[in-house]
Amino acid sequence: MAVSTDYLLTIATWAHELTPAEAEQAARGITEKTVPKGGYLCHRGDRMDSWTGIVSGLLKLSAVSSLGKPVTFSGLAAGGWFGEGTVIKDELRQYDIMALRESRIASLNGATFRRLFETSTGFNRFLVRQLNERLGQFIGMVAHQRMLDSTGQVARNIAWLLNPVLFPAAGNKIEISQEEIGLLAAVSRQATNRCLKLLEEKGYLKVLPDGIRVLDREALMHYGE
DNA sequence: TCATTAAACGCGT
DNA sequence: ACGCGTTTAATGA
Repeated sequence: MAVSTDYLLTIATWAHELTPAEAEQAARGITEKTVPKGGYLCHRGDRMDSWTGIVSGLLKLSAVSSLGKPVTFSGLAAGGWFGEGTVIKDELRQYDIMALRESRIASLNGATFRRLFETSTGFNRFLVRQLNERLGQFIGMVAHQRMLDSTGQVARNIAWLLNPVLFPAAGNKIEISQEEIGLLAAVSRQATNRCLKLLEEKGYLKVLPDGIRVLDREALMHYGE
């Protein structure tokens, strides 16, 4: 169940960095499926020999702590590709991945991924850029975690989901419950609601019935600095 | 005592 | 059925 090269180009920014022959090869290694809201793509400890792309929708990455408390680590938005670590190192999946709403998911099989990884400079350019972007984001997260109040945490986590390098198809509306924002930002549901109202008053975002619309991503990104 | 939280409840979509 | 606001009871600063 492969996919046409033209279609691949619409769902994967990295495909634009490949030669036509490489892109064709990649398209042959792609499969797609729909995951319902609340459905799991994989659980911690699964072996999953493929690289995953989000065509549409929203995922969260979480695990269960040693004492049984579920911990959310990160959100993943449309246009994002992830999981290269487990494919390259042939590891087991480190986290649970759940769909926060119905999501369309593409998979590039491991053999094709490794072939591109070994031979395509364009593909490697993309991977390095993506890793670099993520690293920068995570460093920023650690640096600011010590300084920001809960509103800053909420603002940053929302801005992260709209990172144009990591999630180029995300748009500016996020269909996510306030409870899930709270889990992402490690802030209680009540506090999340207060923070969202505050950010709305400042005009950085709009709270919608089914999520939020971001009006000023830069302001959210740098809130509290 | 005051603030914050999780859990329970109820309302509106 | 779900998300959100509110209430309540517990926790801790």
